[in-house]
Amino acid sequence: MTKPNDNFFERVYSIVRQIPYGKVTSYGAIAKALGTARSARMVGWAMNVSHHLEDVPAHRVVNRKGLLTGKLHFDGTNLMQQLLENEGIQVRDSQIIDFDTHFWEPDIQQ
DNA sequence: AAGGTGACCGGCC
DNA sequence: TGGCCGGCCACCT
Repeated sequence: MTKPNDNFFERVYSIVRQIPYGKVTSYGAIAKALGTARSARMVGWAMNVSHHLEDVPAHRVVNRKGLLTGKLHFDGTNLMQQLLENEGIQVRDSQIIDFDTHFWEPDIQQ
């Protein structure tokens, strides 16, 4: 039932839940915090599975360019952007302005 | 069991 | 960060 790899998903959720309000991070940063920087793609996959979880603010997770690559996976086309703007993050054309300013580095202690 | 896929990243021009 | 290519790793059929 519980396979070792299943923990991987929970690890991702745990990190994403730690993202403060009004802050964003990248898939690679989360993957690095997990110790698997090369599995950044898996982080995105985990997000897709955790999409049904309310505790996981997937809208605060973008790629390293600050581009809302996963906005297409949300209910609305611009829902992800709306959520970010609601937190005080300026977004233009699916792109976060001052990405480095709002960037938050995950706590590498899991 | 093998192949394909993906909400990525890093390097190079 | 503008664009393209290769690599990487877990999940799915």
